[in-house]
Amino acid sequence: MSKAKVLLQIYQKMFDTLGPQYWWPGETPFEIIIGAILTQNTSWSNVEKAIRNLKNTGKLTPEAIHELNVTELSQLIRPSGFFNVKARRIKTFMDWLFSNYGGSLSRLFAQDLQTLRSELLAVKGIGPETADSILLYAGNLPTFVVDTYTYRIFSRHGFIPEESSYDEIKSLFEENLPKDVKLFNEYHALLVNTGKMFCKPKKFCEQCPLKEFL
DNA sequence: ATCCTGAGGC
DNA sequence: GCCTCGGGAT
Repeated sequence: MSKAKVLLQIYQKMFDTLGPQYWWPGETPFEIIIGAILTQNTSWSNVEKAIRNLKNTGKLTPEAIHELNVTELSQLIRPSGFFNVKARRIKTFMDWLFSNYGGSLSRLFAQDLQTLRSELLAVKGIGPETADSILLYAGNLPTFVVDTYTYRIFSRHGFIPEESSYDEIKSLFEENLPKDVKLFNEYHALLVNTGKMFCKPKKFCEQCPLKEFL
């Protein structure tokens, strides 16, 4: 069977079992960008507290965060963990956004996808997963997000080698699926939820919607 | 005690 | 390739 067909079957099975995921859980593109950095190796419930702090103090705008110093910002995002590094990463991103795009997200996302992706990866603190999350969920651009769950689910099922790189896994999806923003959005969200509930470090294959693909 | 929608530095 | 960053939930 073709890779394209298997990928769509896996998608369909997860969707039928788990339903639409309504991602990203953020109200604005800017909130999604901040969330993408805050959630690095961190559970979303803790990110929500940090975002709540920013909202409550009126700091969840490009201008407001640009004016905060790193120490003030780190205290607001404290509940998300790694708050010192993340405060620096957010500030570095904001400095870059203002010097290259005048602080405008619409100008940012008007940029060509591949150009913008390599620009984002050059910003210190923005790695491949964060870059792709920003592009897909804040920018509505057709790039596939790969994460720990994607790797774990597909390597456990023997669909990809253990030593697969981020870009190799990303290519598997992008070369075998239509470049559809809505599909990429839902597919990654479903993989995350499947990973959280079933494909954990400790396996729960019996209840997993993808057990028939083992 | 383990894990959480990673990335940079060495 | 290994270490660090880290509070919060379970």
